[in-house]
Amino acid sequence: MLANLTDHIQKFITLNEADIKLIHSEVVVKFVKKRNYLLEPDHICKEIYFVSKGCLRLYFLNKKLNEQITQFAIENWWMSDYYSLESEKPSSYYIQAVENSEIISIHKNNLEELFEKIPRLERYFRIVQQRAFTAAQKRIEYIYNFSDEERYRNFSARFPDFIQRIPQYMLASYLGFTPQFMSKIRAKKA
Amino acid sequence: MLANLTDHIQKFITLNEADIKLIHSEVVVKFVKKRNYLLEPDHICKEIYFVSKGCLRLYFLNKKLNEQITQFAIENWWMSDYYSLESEKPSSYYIQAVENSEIISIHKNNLEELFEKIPRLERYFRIVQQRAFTAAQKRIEYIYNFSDEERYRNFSARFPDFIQRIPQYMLASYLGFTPQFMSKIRAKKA
DNA sequence: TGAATTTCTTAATCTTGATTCATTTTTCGG
DNA sequence: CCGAAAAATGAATCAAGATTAAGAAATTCA
Repeated sequence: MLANLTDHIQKFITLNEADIKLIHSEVVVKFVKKRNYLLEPDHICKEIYFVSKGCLRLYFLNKKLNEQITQFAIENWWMSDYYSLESEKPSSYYIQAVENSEIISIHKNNLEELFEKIPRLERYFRIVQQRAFTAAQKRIEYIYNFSDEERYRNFSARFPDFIQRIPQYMLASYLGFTPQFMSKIRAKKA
Repeated sequence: MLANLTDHIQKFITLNEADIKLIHSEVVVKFVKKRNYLLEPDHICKEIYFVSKGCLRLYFLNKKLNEQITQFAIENWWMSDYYSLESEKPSSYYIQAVENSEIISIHKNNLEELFEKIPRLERYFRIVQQRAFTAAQKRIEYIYNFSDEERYRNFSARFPDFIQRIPQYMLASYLGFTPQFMSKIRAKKA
């Protein structure tokens, strides 16, 4: 649903009918099946993705060839490899659907066109990026200030609904420890 | 020097003479002595800070009442507690000068005024935030993908000049380990 | 310059979470 | 609904880095 996107934008800036039409004309809706990819390593990332429904994860293969998840995106979150997008260098990430998802995709060029025609959109994305940055900082803080076990319990308490949606090993990866350790913690709790 | 700020902005957007005048009229230069604070916990953060010269650090006191540094800012970097700034809730951070510094400060209200008068500034800050977010993500990646020792060696190799500028215990704090462990690593190297 | 404070180092012990490997449980496509 | 693949669990051993407690070196500034 394209309205999900423009509704979200309108939480931050006002859009008139023409703006909305324009935005809808510059984006593409993609239905992505679980386990399918929107981005793979060695490709240049050309689009940014808005999750209208479903869930995406961003990960890379670490030295031991394990998947290391660095972000999830659920409804109303954006996901992209902004570094690859800006620099036009090949990405080293995977962006994969964790669930069957409805994704609103904006091509780099279309986004620039939108910025030209609706300069207020810069404000929307400025705020979105600012919040993303704040969230990332907060996460670094958690990593340094809490043990793995504390972070797991914290996360479970704060996002009980989200942990229902993803396999445990993905949460372990996101939180930076092994599935085995996670089992240990969970066993303890009971 | 106010020009440091407008020069930096002009790396991303073009400004005319009037814009530059206007920006200069809405900002304040602060000379902050080493160890002095721009922000302390329980205060609401009202300003964003651009480092024209010197170095700032952002930190909080963790459970064990140790200082946990989450960011540094050197020349041409911005620093603020964006969460407190946006929400108008009390901060839990310190922003402190690591060296005698020349800081260009913009009050929240003046920034909004600037956004109204120079909408293109939204673009500048959108890009700045996007890069800050990307850097934060990269940092999370490093934390999860490298051991403390590897991160230290990495950092030393990439920013040899910066580590000259700060006490070692601050780097240890930023990298998330103890000064003792850092000594151990350094001794090994020799 | 010299006393006080800050910063850095060393070493012994302890803890958290990784690794390895095997087994069990769950999920999912045909 | 069944078999294969994916996901979760369990236990034993191991390693990275924390903690504690001194003491040494370097800064600072009166």
